[in-house]
Amino acid sequence: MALCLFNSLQRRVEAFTPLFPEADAIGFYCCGPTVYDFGHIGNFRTFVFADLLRRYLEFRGHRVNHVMNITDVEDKIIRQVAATGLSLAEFTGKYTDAFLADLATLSCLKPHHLPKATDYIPQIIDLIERLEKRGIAYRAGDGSVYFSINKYRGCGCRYGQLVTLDPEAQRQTERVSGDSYDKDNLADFALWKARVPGDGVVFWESPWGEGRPGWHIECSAMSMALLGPSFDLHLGGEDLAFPHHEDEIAQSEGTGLQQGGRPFVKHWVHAAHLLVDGKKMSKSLGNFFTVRDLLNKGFQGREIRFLLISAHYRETFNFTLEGLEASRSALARLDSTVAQLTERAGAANPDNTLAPSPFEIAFTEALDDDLNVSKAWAVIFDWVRETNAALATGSLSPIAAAERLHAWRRVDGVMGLGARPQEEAPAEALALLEKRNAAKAARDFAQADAVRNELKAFGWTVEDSKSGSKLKRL
RNA sequence: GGCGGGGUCGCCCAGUGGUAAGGCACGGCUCUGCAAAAGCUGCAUCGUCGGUUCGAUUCCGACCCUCGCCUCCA
Repeated sequence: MALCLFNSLQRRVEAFTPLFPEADAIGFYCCGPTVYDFGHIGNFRTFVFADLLRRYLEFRGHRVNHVMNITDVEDKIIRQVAATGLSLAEFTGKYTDAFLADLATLSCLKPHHLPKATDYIPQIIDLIERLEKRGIAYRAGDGSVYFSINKYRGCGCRYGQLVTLDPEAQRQTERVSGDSYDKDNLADFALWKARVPGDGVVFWESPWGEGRPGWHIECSAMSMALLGPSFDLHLGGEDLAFPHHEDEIAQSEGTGLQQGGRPFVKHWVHAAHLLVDGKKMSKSLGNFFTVRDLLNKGFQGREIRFLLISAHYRETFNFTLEGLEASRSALARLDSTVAQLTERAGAANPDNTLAPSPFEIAFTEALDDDLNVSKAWAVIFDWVRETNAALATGSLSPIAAAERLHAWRRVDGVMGLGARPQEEAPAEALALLEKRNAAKAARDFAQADAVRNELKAFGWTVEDSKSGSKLKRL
């Protein structure tokens, strides 16, 4: 079996095959953040999912060229720059750094490229000029440049590949009321926005005068600059499918740069939203949690990651603090099994030439199925129970333990949970442990229990086993 | 209004035309001085109403509820 993925273009699950089998890497692009504020975990659900897919492609033997853009020029940013008096670079740098730190907290591998829109102005201008030459882009009275959907269609291209559009049936919204658009067609979108007084010092020179790029064209320029005019995978949140991704396709294919009948992107993958109380988590609704919020509540990044990858990427799911606590409990059980396995394995070395275990095979089958993580977790927890049972009966040899550990590490190379950070018990706790051991040896259980209670104050407890008593972090 | 998702155990979330996987929580038992951890074990008939079928949670139809996109958005 091969990896199968849902492709938004076909609206069905299909086998994933590289666009260029001879190339040394798969072109993989994920729309990144707009750096005007801290990201919330709804945003990060998509990025963690992208990380999971990348890791799984690598697990399946592919090399991946992972690109994630940073949108560092946009209306909200410009407003903030004007309000704070900071330079564009200072302002966006702060939130870019925060974003990358959060990504690391969630154990995401760093993308190979993190292009910033403002570093790609020449490429953006070049694309717009190409579109203009082909008659698909036009200048409006105010100096802005728009993309003509009608002209694009006139070239035999299809607008509406990701969504089913019936312009006649679209609800007439009041979206234009606040703006003085000078477009041929209401659905046309901006490629280049002419400078307006509110832009302050944020502008670039262009063949059309001073201005700044439209949002959609940025992703076309960065992705094609780094991955070529046709590449394998493009991901993003489901809200980006329309209009952002649809417009990206139109602009990119409108340039005519693609060769051999290949599309701009072969495989579009969209991640569903995270909900809070049944509603989309968003800045505007105010129902969001940032990674920092959760860290401040005492949760670990890996616990958040576990929750974010506990549900299938194409289904929305409700975020709750209770759910995060449930993730913490589940992860603790997994950690405990891995810790015991590590101890049992000791210095034993597994035979690396061994064929994949049934565990790994089942895990692979689950993720091959459109990244069915729910199924994968079921496989993992079956393995946990079975491993715990073997551990409990003492029937597991060090070499067998080492082999299981090796399998787990391969699986975790995809899930990316890592080991629980080791924490050294403070001297006070160690002293209390000895005190309790002494009391226990003297069969003074009242005293032993009292000491165990005292330990709680330090955030530790004690667990007895046949091999002695151990401190455990609460 | 148009388009696209959902409604499965207390909660989260898989899945299948032949009577439902996993996680969290909960109950019982084993182990333990007591706990904890772990193991064993118990715990759902799948939104409603019709239809197709030997048989539907799984297919079809209607309806109810809910979310998203159509405007910046992961």
